Amino acid sequence: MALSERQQRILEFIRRFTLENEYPPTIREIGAAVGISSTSVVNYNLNILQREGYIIRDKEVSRGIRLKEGLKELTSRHIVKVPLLGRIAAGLPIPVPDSDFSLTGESIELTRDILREEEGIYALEVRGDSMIDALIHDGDIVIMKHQQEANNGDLVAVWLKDEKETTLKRFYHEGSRVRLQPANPTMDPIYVDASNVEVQGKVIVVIRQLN
Amino acid sequence: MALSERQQRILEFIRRFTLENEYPPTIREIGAAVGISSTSVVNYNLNILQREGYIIRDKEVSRGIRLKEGLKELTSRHIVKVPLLGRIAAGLPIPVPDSDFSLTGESIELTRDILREEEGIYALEVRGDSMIDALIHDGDIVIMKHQQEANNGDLVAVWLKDEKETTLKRFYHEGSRVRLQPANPTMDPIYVDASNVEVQGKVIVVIRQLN
DNA sequence: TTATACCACGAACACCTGTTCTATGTCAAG
DNA sequence: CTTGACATAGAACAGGTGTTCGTGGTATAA
Repeated sequence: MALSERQQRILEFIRRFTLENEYPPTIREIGAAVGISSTSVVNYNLNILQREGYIIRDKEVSRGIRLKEGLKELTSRHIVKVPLLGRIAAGLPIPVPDSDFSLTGESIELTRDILREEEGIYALEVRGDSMIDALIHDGDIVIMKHQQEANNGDLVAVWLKDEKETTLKRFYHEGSRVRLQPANPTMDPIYVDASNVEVQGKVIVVIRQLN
Repeated sequence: MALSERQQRILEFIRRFTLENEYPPTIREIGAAVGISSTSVVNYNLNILQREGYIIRDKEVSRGIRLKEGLKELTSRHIVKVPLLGRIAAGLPIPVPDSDFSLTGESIELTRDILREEEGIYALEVRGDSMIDALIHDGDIVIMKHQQEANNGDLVAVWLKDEKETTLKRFYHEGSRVRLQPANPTMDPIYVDASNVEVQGKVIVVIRQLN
């Protein structure tokens, strides 16, 4: 159920006051800021905000209001959690992400400097040397975006059905064939029939830790 | 001037309470937690903590205590800012970091999942294809740790004086010579006189964004 | 027209909260 | 032994704070 304008202003004031002061406002401070002269009206609206799931109130405690989203989310909302689904290796199809990309299992956190997308994102750890032609090393982490269509030039994970092999290469449509171009420009492309290719995801970030 | 044990316990309680509750404690809550029965004593110690620069008190306000370090630092202390000093390319020595690795210029933020070290860390952007034998592509970001000595197996940026060239390779001492081994195991190493080699830093993370 | 739900408001209240005052103890320096 | 600084403690106080009560207005549905 939609919030009234007054309730929205109350919520925004709580959010802003809390960030600025590092403690939440009192009933009276909220009233003063939003133009409500009665503590009873503020109390009534706060109870609605709590019922609707926007805030949590601690009873009979001064400044006993916290935002449901939490202060942590406010101050570090530029972190993205990426589910780490498993591994990518030459001889296996890659793990299929759940439709909701839930974070129930292992995950890795990245900042927005590294990763701006959030939809359909998952991470895989590289096993083996077979991705070297993509300049990707055993042990690297690849951040994938789930998609089954590829645009020319995308670096994609493809499953080659006949060969029973996963490979990471740049993808180009060429008539009824697909050209799979190693990222290493000194290496030759391979050409396969389009029907032999199953695109499983696009690589959008590679991370290598050397320790 | 050192804090008394009681003052340290008060400070730690404020920090923990604030993280857990998203609002600071009252004078009486502090007293109860630390075993001080008198609000006057708590008040006295809080005034000392403020004088010594650990907290900030807002006068005559309930829960008017905030930590000097700030809640933001507490909740997102798992982010590291890395100065982005410039570029690494074959024909140039890499930018020399200031001794204090100050963050006055451009920087990139990483989570602790990616980078755990903080001392002597800086980032460089790769220019050109010359690092491909290190499986590092034009446009990649390399995170360096400043050091001028290398251990066997480290992936280091070295400046080859005679050749006037920067290269990234795994470093091995071999008598009076140095073996520089490409990370790509299909490529041959090079051998240079130790006097020709100037280690400039060790690569600890590589990040590739494909957009 | 009536009933109900929602919203607003002032007033009062009980309790919370921070500050101040007074008294006392401990310790180190002179 | 005295003095001053530091620390502790209980009590009292003024003002802050959240909750409750009673009242009234508006809109909608029956």
